[in-house]
Amino acid sequence: MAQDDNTEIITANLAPLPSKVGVEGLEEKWSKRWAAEKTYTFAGNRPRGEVYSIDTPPPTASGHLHVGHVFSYTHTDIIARYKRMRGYDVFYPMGFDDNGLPTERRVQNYYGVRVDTSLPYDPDFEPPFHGTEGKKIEARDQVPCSRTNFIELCEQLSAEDEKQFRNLFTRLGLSVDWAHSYHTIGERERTVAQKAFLRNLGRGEVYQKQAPGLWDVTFQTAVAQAELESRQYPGKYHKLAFHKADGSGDVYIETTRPELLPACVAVIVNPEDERYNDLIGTELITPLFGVRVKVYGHEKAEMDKGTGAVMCCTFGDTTDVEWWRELHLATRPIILRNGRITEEVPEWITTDEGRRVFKEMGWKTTFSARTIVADELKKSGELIGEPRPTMRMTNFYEKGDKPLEIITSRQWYLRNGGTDQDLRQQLLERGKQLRFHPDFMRQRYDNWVEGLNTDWLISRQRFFGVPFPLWYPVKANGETDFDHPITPDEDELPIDPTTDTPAGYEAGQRDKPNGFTAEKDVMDTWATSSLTPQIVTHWGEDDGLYERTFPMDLRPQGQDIIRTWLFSTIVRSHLESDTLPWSDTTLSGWILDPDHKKMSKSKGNVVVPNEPIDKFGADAVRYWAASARLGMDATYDTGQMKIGRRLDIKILNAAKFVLAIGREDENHEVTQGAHASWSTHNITRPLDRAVMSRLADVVRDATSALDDYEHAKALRIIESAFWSFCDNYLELVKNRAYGTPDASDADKAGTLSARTTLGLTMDCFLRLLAPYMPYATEEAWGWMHEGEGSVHRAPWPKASFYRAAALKVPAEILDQASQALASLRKAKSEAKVSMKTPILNVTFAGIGSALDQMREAMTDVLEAGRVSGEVSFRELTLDDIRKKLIDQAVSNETERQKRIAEKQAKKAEGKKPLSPEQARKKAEALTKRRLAAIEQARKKAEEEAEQLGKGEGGTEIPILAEDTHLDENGD
RNA sequence: GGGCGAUUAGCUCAGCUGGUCAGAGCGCCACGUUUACACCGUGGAUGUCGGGGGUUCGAACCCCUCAUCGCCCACCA
Repeated sequence: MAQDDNTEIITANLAPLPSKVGVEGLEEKWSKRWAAEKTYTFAGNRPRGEVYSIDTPPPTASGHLHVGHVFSYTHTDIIARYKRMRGYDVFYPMGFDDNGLPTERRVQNYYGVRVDTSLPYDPDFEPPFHGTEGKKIEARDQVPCSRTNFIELCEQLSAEDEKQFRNLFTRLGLSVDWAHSYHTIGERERTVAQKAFLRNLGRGEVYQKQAPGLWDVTFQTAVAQAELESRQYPGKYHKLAFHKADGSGDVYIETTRPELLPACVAVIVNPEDERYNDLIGTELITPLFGVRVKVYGHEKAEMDKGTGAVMCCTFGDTTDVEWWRELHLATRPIILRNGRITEEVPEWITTDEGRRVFKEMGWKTTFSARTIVADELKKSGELIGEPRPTMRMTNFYEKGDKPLEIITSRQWYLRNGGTDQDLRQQLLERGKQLRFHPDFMRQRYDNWVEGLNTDWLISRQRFFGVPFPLWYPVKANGETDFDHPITPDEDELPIDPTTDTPAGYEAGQRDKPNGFTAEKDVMDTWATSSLTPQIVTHWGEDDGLYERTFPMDLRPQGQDIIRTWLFSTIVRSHLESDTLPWSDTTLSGWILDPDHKKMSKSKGNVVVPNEPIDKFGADAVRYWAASARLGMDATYDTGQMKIGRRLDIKILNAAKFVLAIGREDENHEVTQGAHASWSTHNITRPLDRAVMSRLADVVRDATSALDDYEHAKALRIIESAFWSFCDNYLELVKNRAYGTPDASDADKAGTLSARTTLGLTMDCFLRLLAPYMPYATEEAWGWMHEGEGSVHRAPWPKASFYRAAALKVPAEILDQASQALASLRKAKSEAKVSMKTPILNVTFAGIGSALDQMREAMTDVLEAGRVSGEVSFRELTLDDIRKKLIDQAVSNETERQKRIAEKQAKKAEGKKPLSPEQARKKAEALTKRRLAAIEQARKKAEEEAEQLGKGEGGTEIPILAEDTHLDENGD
């Protein structure tokens, strides 16, 4: 099976063939075999240059299986298999993401537990339930446990979830090396995340800051810019009267959030706005609450929005934060972390009426408070008109369902160029170095980096996740000293500061004056996920893996997480290693349902991937996935899967046929076991050499496409060549390949040439198709190369091998012979007779060069077409061709114009009729245009004929079978 | 509002740097059981290449413009 540069022989070890082929059972049979034989195991003993390493996207362990998984993972697997056959030691691990909110909730509900960071680790902890899935356990019924215990439960549960994914991926035929799996909450992974953080801290790349930031009131955590999602949200414009402090009248402002009125700290107008600019510097009194606020000028106040005057509250939106910061305004927060209004009346509200209204609002949600304020304003007459409904875009946490609030808190940030131009430029430069497939996805990266306006907020006020490896000293007065965090040594990692004690302290000093206290926050899940290259390649371990695999070669991922996963991974790698984490990234598109809606869980139109695999087989589903280019949305199309299944069956049948020839006894029973030795020296017939020539082209083109990550293009090239091989070449050489017992030496050589070509070609197609259809190709490969190992470890074909075997015979001989055969078939099809019907005589008409090429394969053509009688040739002259081309062009164009006219006439029906004069003019114009079009077609045809006369493009005039006389009784 | 993709046969999609670029498969119609394959074969019909301008000897392809669909970013008074 070897195919080295110098080889001219491919040997085969033939196995018994089944009497009937089938695709059923192949997945079970081969996935087991591959696992047992470690077909996809990463050897790990070769230098970096001979390794191809893939940073696999970890699916969410608690998530649901989705055909989208099948789709994008197949794309990656095709590349992995291709690279493996190209001789690389492929490092293709699998990861599972069991970090983050979805898992946190799942573990809570499954085991009936919740994290309490004040509890110590309990090695004997038993959760109250095992598997209460479906039932929601109320928070008060959840048993508290330490974070470490919670993580242990999570690891147990994830192991269950992972099984489902592993089953699916195994069935699908992903050539993953399961020995290199990871999960993001695991011990090694926590270690990497904490170590990378400590390194960042040491280099000043992370910092903490007390500042207003976006806050989700449902999950009660800060969220990062990358996790925002703007959505339409209904609101109402309320027009409020602010009173001039000098009593000279009112100023109106509009707001959708009247409940923030008590938090108002200023009114802003545009300095250019002549309606208001004389107010700048004066004071206004807020309605209801009677608080004096100053009027400021700022260009961010838009004159055409609302009334042009806007109230600034701490904080209603990010513009408020900007004004607050730039204009040094007072801070009057009234919204709590849970989204409710503060219970106590703030000291800046001093009027009795204001204090009364605020008491009404206290401890209410913003939504209820809004109604209360609006009602009070109406009563006081300070609400002008009725509130007007509006839809506006509002920021949400992508997993949340309430608008984000802005809350001031202490958070950790990682520098990502959001506040630092130098770093931003470096990261943009990294983007330029990365090869995006498809390339246009690069723009999403650039857009995102250019649009960053804050550093990456990496702390989350959740309980589950990778803890920050930090403690803080507690001062003698009981205050926490956030400015001097205590860090562990790297070799102590992973730690949980809520249960572990820092060096130099006793456990009993926790939360005591002169003692220490834990950083209770956890890191953003992306803070771990951004380190998947470091995690899988064993960064910082001395087993040699890192040196062989990092920087990695490929990051496949979804286009929706360019701003998160792709970008954050580049940030970490840039900071830690001053390199890109990988050289290439492939972005897959979405799956659309048959109605062209994006498939998503929320829409309920998701297809469970096991169904199509059951129905059509893994190869067929892979075929559907492989047909879609990277970055392009694909329609869920079972029709395409049917075609995949058809290809599978064709592979098996064609292989069986090729391998059976010459091994059959008189009863057509295949003799058992045999060796074959296919030497290119035995390929002596021009037609067979032409096949080699074509094969060389196919290998060259498919290889080049795959090198460019264009798996769909390569598949088309391979597939169409394979079908053409089956439909044409196989039919052409059948007779010669069978041979006859009393054949002459020349005929025997012809038979050998055909069998050799069939064997080599089939061998080649199995290799070419192996990355796409791993099961059928492996099955057929087993018949051909029994005991010689997997096709998936076989070398990828080399164009030069087939090129050499072609001995410069042009592939066109195959085309012309195929055309001649097709012309005979056409004659029979038009006569509505069986293909077996003999042809008594025939004249082949065509241009000279084509006829000459066809003659090289004449005996094969005549045998395949069952021509038993006289054969003649008519060489088409240039004039013939010109006439033919022109006639055809004119007739085509005339027909076309006729059809168009008919269609337009149909369209015009029902519309109001034109006046006779209009109709005449229109008809004249149209006729003129049509005649011109026909004339143009004629000209074009003439030009083409001229070109033909010069000997250019001579293959395009088909060979025609004329004057065919069929022997109607002859079969 | 800014950006990116898409728009080609009834359907799913190819068409590379403008010149055999009007294509494939499915579906449809007709015919055919041929010693690999009825989960089959052979043949056939089907398009103003989203609309409108422009550049060019020549445009599905380049430019302008409009439209529709999808996605990303900005827009929170």
